[in-house]
Amino acid sequence: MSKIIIVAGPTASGKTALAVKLAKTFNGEVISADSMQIYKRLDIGTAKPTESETDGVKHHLIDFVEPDAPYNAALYQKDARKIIDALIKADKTPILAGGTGLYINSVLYDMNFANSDKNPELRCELEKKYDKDGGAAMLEELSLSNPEVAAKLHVNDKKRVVRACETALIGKKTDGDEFNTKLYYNDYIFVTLNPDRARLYAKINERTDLMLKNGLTQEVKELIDTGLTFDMQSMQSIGYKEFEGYFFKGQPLESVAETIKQHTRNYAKRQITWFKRYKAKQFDTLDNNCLESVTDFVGSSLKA
RNA sequence: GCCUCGAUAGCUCAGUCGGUAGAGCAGGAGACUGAAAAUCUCCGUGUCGGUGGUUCAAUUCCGCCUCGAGGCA
Repeated sequence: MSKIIIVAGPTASGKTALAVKLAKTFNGEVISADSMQIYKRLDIGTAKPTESETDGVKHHLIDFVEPDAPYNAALYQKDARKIIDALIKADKTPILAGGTGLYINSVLYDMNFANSDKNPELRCELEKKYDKDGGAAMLEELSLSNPEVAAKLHVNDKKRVVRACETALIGKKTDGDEFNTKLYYNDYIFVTLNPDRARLYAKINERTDLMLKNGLTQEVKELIDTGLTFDMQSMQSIGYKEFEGYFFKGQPLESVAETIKQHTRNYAKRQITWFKRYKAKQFDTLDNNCLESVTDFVGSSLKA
């Protein structure tokens, strides 16, 4: 039975090149774990791998959702596991690579989304209730039926408070126990990328300038022209949402660029924080010999 | 040359009717169960421009100096 290779790293840390190298070395295919590269037509700003970058290695779960369609972790879990299981059956190495921590987590661990479908109407109602009554009141109510969940949430975390109440009202799911403890796949090799912070930030700045040079502004304009709006999930991604001021309020492009860089740096840091939880072997991808050392590490782990 | 206003955290600025100071952003740490590129939590000592004076005590009041912005010549 094949092992799964997991590569988790912040944006701009060189995941694509590493995943391609691993796929070529160990007869694998890449399953992307990226919540924004799933969308069609968001190419430049999401740093979607190009044909020359993938270099013939099959990449799954990229470029397959319409930008005005919703997608989420539950769907991703199902989609990704289907592909992983098929690859294992075909005796290929699944390489799960990406920067969306929740997506990786939902595949690797036995996260159970089944018992509480989402309910947009109810959620909308609960959001109004949050604005009216406040988070403290809602948490108090929640703690009557689900004290462990309520205790873990912060009053200001509107999204989570609302979702927890939604879950409590429709499902019988109890959160907490299985999260990050019970594995769904037991045979895996986990690699996390944690580059030198200053160098990562410099690379993010450079890459943003390059995206703009490669026509990011035009890409966003085309998305707007075909009817996409900035309240959509896809358009809320970094590299896109920042253009709202540029197209509708005359904000200068340089200031848009600065904001994108800023948001990307903040995001990279949050990703790194998430990945620390796995206590996996860390590599600095911006180091010269990184590709070789990761490949060696994976190679010897595969034999073990 | 004269006048006015500034000079306080990496940046933008509050404030101290005299008892050595605090916001936002940046930065750091953390959380994360169907939006996750989302959402949220915690972390602030800095010659308060320099120097002299008044005072028990000055970043705060006064003088001079330096630098910056504006005005008048």
